[in-house]
Amino acid sequence: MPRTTAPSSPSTSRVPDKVSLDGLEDKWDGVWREQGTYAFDRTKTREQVYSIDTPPPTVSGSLHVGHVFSYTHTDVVARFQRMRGREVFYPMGWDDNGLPTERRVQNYFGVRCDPSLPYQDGFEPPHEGGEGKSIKAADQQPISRRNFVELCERLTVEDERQFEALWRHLGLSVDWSQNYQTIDARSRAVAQRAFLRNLARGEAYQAEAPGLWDVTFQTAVAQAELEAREYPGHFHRVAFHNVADDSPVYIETTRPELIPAVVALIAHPDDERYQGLFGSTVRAPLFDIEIPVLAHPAAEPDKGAGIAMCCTFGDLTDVQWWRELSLPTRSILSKDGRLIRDTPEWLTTASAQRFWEEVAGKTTFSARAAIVDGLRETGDLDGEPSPTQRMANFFEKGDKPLEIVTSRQWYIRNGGKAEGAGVGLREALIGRGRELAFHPEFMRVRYENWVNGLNGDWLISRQRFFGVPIPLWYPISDLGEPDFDHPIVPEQGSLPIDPSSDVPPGYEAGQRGAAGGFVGENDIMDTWATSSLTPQIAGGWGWDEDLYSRVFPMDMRPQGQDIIRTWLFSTVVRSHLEEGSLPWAHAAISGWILDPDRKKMSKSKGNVVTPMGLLQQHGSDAVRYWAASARLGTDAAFDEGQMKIGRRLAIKVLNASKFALGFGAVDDSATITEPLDRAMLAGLADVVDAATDALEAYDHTRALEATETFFWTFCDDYLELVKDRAYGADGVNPAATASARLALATALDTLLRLLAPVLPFATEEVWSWWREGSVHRAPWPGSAPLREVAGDGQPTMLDAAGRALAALRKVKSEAKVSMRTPIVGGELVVPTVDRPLVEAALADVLAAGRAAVILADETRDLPVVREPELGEA
RNA sequence: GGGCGAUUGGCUCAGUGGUAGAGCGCCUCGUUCACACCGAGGAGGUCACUGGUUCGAACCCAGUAUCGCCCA
Repeated sequence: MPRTTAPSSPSTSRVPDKVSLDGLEDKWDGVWREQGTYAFDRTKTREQVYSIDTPPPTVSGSLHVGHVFSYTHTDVVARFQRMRGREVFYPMGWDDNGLPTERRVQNYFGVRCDPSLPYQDGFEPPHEGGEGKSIKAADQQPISRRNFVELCERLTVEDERQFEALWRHLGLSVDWSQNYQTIDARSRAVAQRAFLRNLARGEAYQAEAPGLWDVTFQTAVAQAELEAREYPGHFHRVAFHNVADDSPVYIETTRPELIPAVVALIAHPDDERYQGLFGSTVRAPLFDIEIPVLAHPAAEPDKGAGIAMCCTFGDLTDVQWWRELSLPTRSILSKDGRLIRDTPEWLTTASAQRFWEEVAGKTTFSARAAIVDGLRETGDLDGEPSPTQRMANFFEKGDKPLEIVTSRQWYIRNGGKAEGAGVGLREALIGRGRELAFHPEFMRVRYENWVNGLNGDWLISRQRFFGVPIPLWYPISDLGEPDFDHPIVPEQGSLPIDPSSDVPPGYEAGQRGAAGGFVGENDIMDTWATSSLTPQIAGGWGWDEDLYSRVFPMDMRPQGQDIIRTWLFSTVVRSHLEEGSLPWAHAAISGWILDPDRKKMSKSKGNVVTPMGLLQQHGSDAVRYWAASARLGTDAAFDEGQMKIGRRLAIKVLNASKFALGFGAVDDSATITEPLDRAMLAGLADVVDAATDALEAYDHTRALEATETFFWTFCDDYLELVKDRAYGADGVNPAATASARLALATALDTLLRLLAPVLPFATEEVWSWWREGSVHRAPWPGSAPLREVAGDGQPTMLDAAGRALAALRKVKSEAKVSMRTPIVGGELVVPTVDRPLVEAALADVLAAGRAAVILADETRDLPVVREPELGEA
């Protein structure tokens, strides 16, 4: 119900005697809910809609002040766009797909997911509420994936309720009927459908390849989930022997247990020490493997001996050498992190095979000890191992270094490999990044750096149990071998499916696992494979095409800078592959919240200050003000002082409004005639333009600053200057009184709308005193109507009058008397350039300063009062 | 090691070529007439450092240092 009528006849009857911020959150949340203030009107067309791809918070985690911070930024944009006349699509999702939720369900209910089990109707878990303590795997009851997902949904209902309560209290203008969970049936269907379409177009493929493997979680890990960390180890100086003359070649390695998998020694092509060795053959100690000495620029001359032992597969450099130098595959690590049990075929001498027996099946740790002992005995260990710190790759949630093992995995092309459907993809994705408007702009380079640094496609299969299953089966040959090259795909209408319990088209349940039958794919998809589709999930892709056509591509993705390489990039990939477009036009990147001591806000500290506690202590408008004071992309200090300032502003809005509305009704025939009133409105018109431009450019801090500065001038100077006139004090021309009242009403109406996105509660409260409908559905103010009534008003006049008033106040402040003390004589000397401005507002200045002084001017910077005579208060 | 960002009064931050700004805090004073969750006035900074460009640099360029984040 937008109103465009000119402000008139403020009815003062609804202005309360006492104003307060307390209780406004509950009061207005209730009204907004009841009136559907933020309900999305799905009859609007794409051009009329502003759609937001809200980040789904992890429900099993707890919200901290960082969430409040960044979600407020989004809400400010949503409220601004809504007032600009766009129909805002502002959904909320909950992320309950992934390890944190899986672990929580396990501990809470004492269960674990085992997809091989059948679904049990009416299953009741062994217990409920094992919060905080973890339950041993042996004590967890195994249940089917479907039962597990049901328990997950049961557990997260309560989390979602609490999150929603917090978001409502904060005043997020979300349409709560638009929500989703990343593990719910629709999300699973969207993720599976998108995967199958990638498969059909050749963008999803499987490959047997060496990949990073977490031995604890027993799963493959994608590049985006890696974390390089320092890991303590020892350098071992080990002698290899030249087969020609038995002369030793020393290498240094932190992983002697991989000697049985050695395929080459590699040095930098420019390294003078090894020029003579390139092309020769050396023999590995203990295992008698004969290998070449090769040159490759990835070898680091200043590291260790400068010559490296290349094993398939010790680390990612080994994989690079294996590929680029076409080295043989010698894989000795199994998926549980132990050396394989069978004797590798390349160990041909009897002594090598005998020694292998000593290490077969051992963990890398004990195999290392055995091999080091062996090397010591043969004299091939030069000196003792020296401690060092090496950089190792870790799964971000794991605590053991990743190993590299070979396995069959599913990939989606993301520009990491230029082959097949991936040719030209990297360039296309960089192009998409350039189309996307990053706020702030410098965040774009993080995207480009990431895309340019990709060294493989996106690994999406995970060898875990809880998640969205890869929706495929494989035929089993008559000999009982699964045929991975010819996957069986489900029918589109049957999604979501679970291949571990559902039966593929054309088969019977009894054929599962049988020769000539089928077998379900065991793996699930990476969580990013689902969350990369949040625009599709929220928008109804595949099940509500009408909605989808009205909201996609979306307008804005708000998110953190740490997940540009994951969430942002993967969403761009999926949208590019599926729609040939960007998923959204704008990416709004929020910064971190830092402790007052400039450290990243830690979880423990974040938990001490709970978001709800903050909101209750300071008020939601105050906390929002703090958040809105920080620019996008900029880390901000957790600063309760800033919240106090926000609270002060919100209270001032209430009080100043009550005051301005209390002078009496605006006469219908009133016009704005007084120069000072026109000046104020002209200044306000400039503020409207500045705030609008800033918000259009996703710069909410600049908009807030301009509005706030004007608002305080409005309160401290303008209100003081015109209050006698607005009251209709003795001797004041009624037209001048009407002018003041109309100007006050006009300014208040405008200021409330300018402040509404940041202070939704206080502004709505004031709006309800004298206007109809919600300020949040009122149109954003324009400067044109203000300029029309401001006529020839000059914004500088209010400043000049304010400075003159300050000079009068200073006389009293320095004399240490009350501001109500009259100045009965003296001379107000203003800068010559200001004189016409002050003169035009002189009656107001003298009334506000309770001064009877003569006006004079001279060349100076600031006004001053000469020879003031103070009267009796 | 590479990339990005930051460095301005005690604190939190504005300020992209023309005489250093705001709020908080501090100091002094005032105030039952919108607001003590208040008001007025005041003190306080060689803009991290070193060079350069320019008539003129917090701002542009080069380098250094420190801090943060991301990637190696």
